[in-house]
Amino acid sequence: MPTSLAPDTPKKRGRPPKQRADLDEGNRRRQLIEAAARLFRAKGFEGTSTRDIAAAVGMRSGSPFYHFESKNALLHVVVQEGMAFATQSQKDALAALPQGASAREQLSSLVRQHFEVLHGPRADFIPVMLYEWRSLTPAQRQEIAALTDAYEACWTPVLDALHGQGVLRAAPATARLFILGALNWSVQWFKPGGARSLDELTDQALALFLASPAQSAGAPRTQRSCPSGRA
Amino acid sequence: MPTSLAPDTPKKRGRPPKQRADLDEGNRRRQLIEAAARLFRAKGFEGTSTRDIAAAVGMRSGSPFYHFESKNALLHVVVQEGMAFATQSQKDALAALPQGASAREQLSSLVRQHFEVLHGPRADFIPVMLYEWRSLTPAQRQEIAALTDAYEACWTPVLDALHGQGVLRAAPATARLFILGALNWSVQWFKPGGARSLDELTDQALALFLASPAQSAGAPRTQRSCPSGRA
DNA sequence: CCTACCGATCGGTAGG
DNA sequence: CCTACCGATCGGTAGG
Repeated sequence: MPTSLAPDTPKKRGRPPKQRADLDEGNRRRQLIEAAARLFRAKGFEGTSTRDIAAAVGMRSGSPFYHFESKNALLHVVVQEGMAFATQSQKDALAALPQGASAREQLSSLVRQHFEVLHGPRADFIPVMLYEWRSLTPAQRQEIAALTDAYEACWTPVLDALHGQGVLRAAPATARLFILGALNWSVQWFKPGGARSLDELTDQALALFLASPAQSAGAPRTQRSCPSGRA
Repeated sequence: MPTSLAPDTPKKRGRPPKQRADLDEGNRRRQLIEAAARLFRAKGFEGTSTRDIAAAVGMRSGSPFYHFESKNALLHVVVQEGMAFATQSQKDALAALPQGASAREQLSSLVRQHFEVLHGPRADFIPVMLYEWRSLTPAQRQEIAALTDAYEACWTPVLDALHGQGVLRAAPATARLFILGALNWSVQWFKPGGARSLDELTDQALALFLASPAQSAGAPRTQRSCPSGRA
């Protein structure tokens, strides 16, 4: 699992690292990841060449391979970072809820946070995972699937509670697929700075998926903080 | 606009058409389109080579270019046929409704029909449009956008009516984006022959998006047959 | 991280 | 529709 503080050391070919301090290895590696995420999102994994990525950070065509074993490894890191960010964002959102938050408030927070992951400042990463999934190797897909399973599992107790209250009328497991699909598809049409804000979209989504809020007042809360989804 | 009965005549290079009757030009062209749709869906447009497509129908690498100007032209035809099929399917579904069909029944029919387009026997075509959109040229995109606009416009009077009845609580324009997104995303997870049938998914979708059915009994119908969407 | 390069593959074409 | 081919581009590497 990658953290931005402890990147893998670069491959041991070539000169030992002794460069200008403001452009050290970590920076260059980071720039490659950001450029790859942006280009993979804009043109797709197959439609992006390693030369495109190199040029985006002012390198020559062979140089990205000093930092990454392969183009696929770069995709893998982009997707891993995307999931790490999404998971942290979800954890923060749930932790920020007041103790007595209703299931409706919890769902609202999850939806708003998911929109942030899809359209906020780190928006290049998760859409790459969503739409370039097939270019991961089977082993990579399996690893990432465990992360997305955990992410999605956090929705289950909230949807179960809402179903129990009668404000969510579909089966929770199916509702989760439809709801996440509705949100994920917004990558195709949402324009930041356009007519709809993410706050407004969150309200609209809740209005679409849940019956009238009056019914859910004072309902029992769901169980404790989520990240424990699947033991 | 392509129809399967009147394909463009093949390019005029090479021998005049004088082959076995069971493998005439129309058949070969058709086979190429079907193979391209299947491969574009499975591996993406960029991830599919024209050699892959040729091999899938037992041709040599250069032969697809006897039938199509370019790989992009093949994608264009796949997407055009997908939209032609989807539009016809929608028209048939609305025409099959009884005269007094409620807005809820109309939405149910639209959802069921959309699932059929996504997962039925012609399921390779529309998903290619949804997920390989960016590989169309700007001019092609514009042409296809007019078709998708018309397709989606048929949902508007139905959603407006349901909103008026109070069973659809989100703004109809936003609801349409979310609902079509939820359905389109099923391409990512639906497995034909799996636990859920398309009929069950339709019921679940209606349950998720609409408030209790009792409220909508005897409500006024929406206006006439749809295909007239945007003048 | 650059220079210089490789083998493979790609979309596409001439000519029959 | 095949044969034979082309120029361009691709991911990746040796060596410094």
